[in-house]
Amino acid sequence: MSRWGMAMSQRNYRGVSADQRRDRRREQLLDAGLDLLGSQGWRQATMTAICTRAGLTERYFYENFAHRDELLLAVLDRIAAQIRDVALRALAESDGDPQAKAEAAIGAFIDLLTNDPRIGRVAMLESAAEPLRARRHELLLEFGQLIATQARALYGNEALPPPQDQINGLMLTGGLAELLMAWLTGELPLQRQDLIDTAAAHFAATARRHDTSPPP
Amino acid sequence: MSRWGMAMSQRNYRGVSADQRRDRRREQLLDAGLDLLGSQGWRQATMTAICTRAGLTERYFYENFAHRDELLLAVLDRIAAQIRDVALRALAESDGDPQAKAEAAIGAFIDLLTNDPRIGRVAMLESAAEPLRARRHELLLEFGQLIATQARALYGNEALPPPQDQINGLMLTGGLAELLMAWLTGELPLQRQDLIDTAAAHFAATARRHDTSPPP
DNA sequence: CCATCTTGACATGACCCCCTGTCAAAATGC
DNA sequence: GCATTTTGACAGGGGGTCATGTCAAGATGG
Repeated sequence: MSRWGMAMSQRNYRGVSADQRRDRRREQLLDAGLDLLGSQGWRQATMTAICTRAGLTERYFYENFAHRDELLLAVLDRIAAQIRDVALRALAESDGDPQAKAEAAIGAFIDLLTNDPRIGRVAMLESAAEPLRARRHELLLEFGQLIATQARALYGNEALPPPQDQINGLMLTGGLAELLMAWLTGELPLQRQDLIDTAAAHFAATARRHDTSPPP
Repeated sequence: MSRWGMAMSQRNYRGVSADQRRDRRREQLLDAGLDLLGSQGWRQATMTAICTRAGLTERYFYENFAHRDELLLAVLDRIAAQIRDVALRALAESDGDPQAKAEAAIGAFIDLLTNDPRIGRVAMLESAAEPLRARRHELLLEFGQLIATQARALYGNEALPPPQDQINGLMLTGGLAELLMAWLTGELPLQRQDLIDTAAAHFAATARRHDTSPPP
């Protein structure tokens, strides 16, 4: 039994189990959170607004999340999972050429963030501020590791060692974030392929060891 | 006569003119805003808190700013002006070597943000959130342009043509912002010189045309 | 010295969000 | 059919900021 006399859902309702109903409401709340956070911004993504948009009342908010921040974190985590998904899938489905693999993964990433601008805004902009900043950093580290692993797989011992790989991951994602946002707001006359080329070029230029010794 | 019966200051008081007094109060408010925003964060940088710290009452807040956001924007703009100032000064005072010039400008930038941690926090962390995000983006575009201009001055026709130079400027500023955000929050075990080296290396690696044709 | 301007301290209501609680209607299980 | 569970609508206090107003004391100019 929960705090305010709301007995934990037990029996079926409209043909669905209690757990399924709860999970469904959780998804509704996450959808509403993504919608508000990704199109109105953090300020408007208030608890009551999210509940209203989800068509639920606050009781079901507390059923799934302790605070507002917990929901926002979950929204970001769901996006991170999607990014992981499409990127790894693109890597697996592209052929063995390192450049082609990098472009496939970056292209899948960019497509995800631009096909649904709300996802792009949350992933690149809202996540940079409180209360998501800390998690964003963790995720960047994780993706940096993933990139480093891939770079090592692609480039072998030409790949950079830590912490240089981590630094480069941060520089790449930070730059991509600004670039994507400028693009999403129509400030750059670029095509999708231009973005991919640019990002892939920066990745290639910084992901492996530079030969700094010119020929004598 | 302003809204609430506060007659516009007219005559001298304590030996200073009305305009001087108003400007002085504006500076006090900006200082208080920087102090709170840069050490307590956006949530604590409330109107009443700012007025209290400035030793003024709300009346003088509205005398200088319409909303809280207007003051916060002014705080950020003042910092942006300082950044412009120290960077251009460093460029002018360093010798002609492109690498040395880049390192001097980047070093001056980093020093400004770290000598006063409040400035660093506002410029890199708080500016990423509402209500400063939009202005931050404008400023990054502006500094990206500045970098592109400098690259052309340093590298001549070896520099990249538009819009590639703008893209690279944006990638560099965005990446550097991300790197500094992580560094300012203690998430990266780096020294000042490491940051300068990294940023300068990225600038050098992307600011000029790459020779993509290997020898036959 | 005195009317007037300036300043600081404080009071007040409106508004919004969080959080908890109530109540009735709908749906269920037996 | 009936007691019980689930749901939706809504009410209301607590806390905080914003925005506006009042009042008295200090400073000024004539």
